[in-house]
Formats: sequence, structure tokens, C-alpha cells
Amino acid sequence: MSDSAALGELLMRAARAQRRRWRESLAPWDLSPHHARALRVVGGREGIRLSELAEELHIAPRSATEVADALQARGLVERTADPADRRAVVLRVTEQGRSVQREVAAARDADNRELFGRLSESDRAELARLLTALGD
Amino acid sequence: MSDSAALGELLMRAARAQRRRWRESLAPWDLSPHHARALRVVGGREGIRLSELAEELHIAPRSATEVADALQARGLVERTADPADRRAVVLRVTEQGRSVQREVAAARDADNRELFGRLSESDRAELARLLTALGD
DNA sequence: AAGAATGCTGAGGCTACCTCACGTTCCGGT
DNA sequence: ACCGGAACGTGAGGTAGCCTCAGCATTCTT
Repeated sequence: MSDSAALGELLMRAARAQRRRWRESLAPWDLSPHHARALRVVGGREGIRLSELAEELHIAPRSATEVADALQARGLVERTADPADRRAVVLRVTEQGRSVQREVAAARDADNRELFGRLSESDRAELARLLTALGD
Repeated sequence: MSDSAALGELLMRAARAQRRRWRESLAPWDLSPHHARALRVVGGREGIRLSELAEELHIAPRSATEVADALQARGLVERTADPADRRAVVLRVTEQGRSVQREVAAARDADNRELFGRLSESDRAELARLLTALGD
């Protein structure tokens, strides 16, 4: 009872629902969750190397090139030369990218608020405590 | 603050950790989470049509064909004719498939037990309650 | 001043999806 | 009893998002 198997199922289901919601709220910008995350990472720094982006996203360096291509094609990000190392490429968020990032963040926040708003203030705190405990 | 955004992050992180664990505990059988799930679905019935499998897995009918191919190639599942409709294919778990399914279920159970064992009995019940509330 | 290591990317490959078209079979109306 | 439309599975071919490997430019180590 209060079986771990059932708990596993519940956790998976909740996460899937959250992910689905996020994907849907991202639709207006035609961004995948992964690209949105990448944009957030790039925007969160003053400039980031491709290799650092790869590490941050847990993908191979080669794949970071593709993510950068996609964001650049949308005009959200630009490649600039690293003055300290001419091999390296530094990614910077563009003006447009920054504004998209802000909008997306707001949408995500609103969505999370709606989802977790079903719980009371104290339940939210409790959930946070439990999930933290789970993560080591 | 300490708000819904942080909770969303925590939930995502917990689910990702769980998924990673599952993938790793599945490694001995060289099965992807998705294939393991498909095997469980097939084994859970006396025989299932490809179209039903597709619906169960939330994939297009064409993709169910591929999942069936993969499981069949591993000898875990077999295609049989549906006596009631000669257009249809009924998937059945083989002997080997059933035993793999049992082993996988046991591994999954053990893993969940280890993961959620970090929480006390009452914390587990509480977590179950909160996740259920989240799911509508 | 080499030689080894690092940073990015072209080429090419894989997996897991998808849509579309097709042959086979079933079924509901006439 | 037949026939037109619907349903079943699958071949063909496409896409997204990953990967490895090789190669070029550059930097670091000795």
C-alpha cells in the first residue's frame, strides 16, 4: 500500500501532463521545449560558447551546433567571435530573442501557476519538500 | 516566490531522474522504456490488435507496426491472425516475452522501492495524495 | 617549433515518430 | 446478392533530434 509502484506511476503521469501543458503553451512561438530551454540558457548569460551550451543541455557538442542553427534561423540568437579564442563561437541572444524569452517565461509562469494553483499554499510547500527529498 | 515556477522545476527534475533510473535498470534486457511499456501492454491482454496497441501507446497506427516489428524481432511477441477479422493482426506475448516482462516488472518495482524508500511511509502517502490532486 | 589538444562543423547514420497510398477485407444499404 | 465506402496493416518516403567521425583552424604544452 501507498505502493512505490503506484507512486512511480503518479509521478510519471504528473510530469507528462506538465510537459504536455508546456508544449502547448509554447505553440504560439513555434518552439519546442528543448529550443525554449536553449534560448533561456543563452539569454541567462552575457554570451555562451557552443561547447558550454552543449554541456548545459546535456547533448553532444555537434548537436549544440544544430540547436544554435535553429535559434539563429529564427533570429533569436547570433553567433559572435570570441575575442579570447578565435576557434570559439559565442552565442548571444538578440533583441528579438530576449523579448521572446520574456514572453515565454511569462507564459510558463502563468501555466505553472494555474497547474499548481490547485494546491493550497501549504500543500505546495509540502510538495516542494517531498520532491526535494526525492532528489537527494 | 518559492512558487509554482520552482515547483515545476522540481517536478521535472524528479521525473527526469526517475526516467533515467528506469532506462538504466532496463539496460540488461536492451529495451527502451517505450518498448518495455509496449511489452507490458501486449502481455496485459489475451491478445491485442495493432490498432489497439497504437491507441494505448498514443502513437499512429503505422508506428505500432514498427513497435511490433521490434518486439517480434526479439522474439518477445508474435503476430497471429484474428479469426474474427482477416484484415487484422493480433499480437500475443510469447513465453520468452512473458518471462522478460516479469523480470522487467520486478526490476522496476525494486527500483521504485529504492527511490521512494527514501521517504517515510507517511510521506509517501502524502506525496501520492498531492500528485493525485494535481492530476485532476 | 613541433606535436598534442581543443572548438566548431560537414558528412553521414540512427531511432522514433509521422503522412500518404495501396491491397485486402468487412459491412451497410439497396 | 451486390457494391461502394470504411477499416486494417504496411510499404514508401519524410522529418526532428540525436549521434560519431573526420577535418580545418587555432591554441596550448613542452
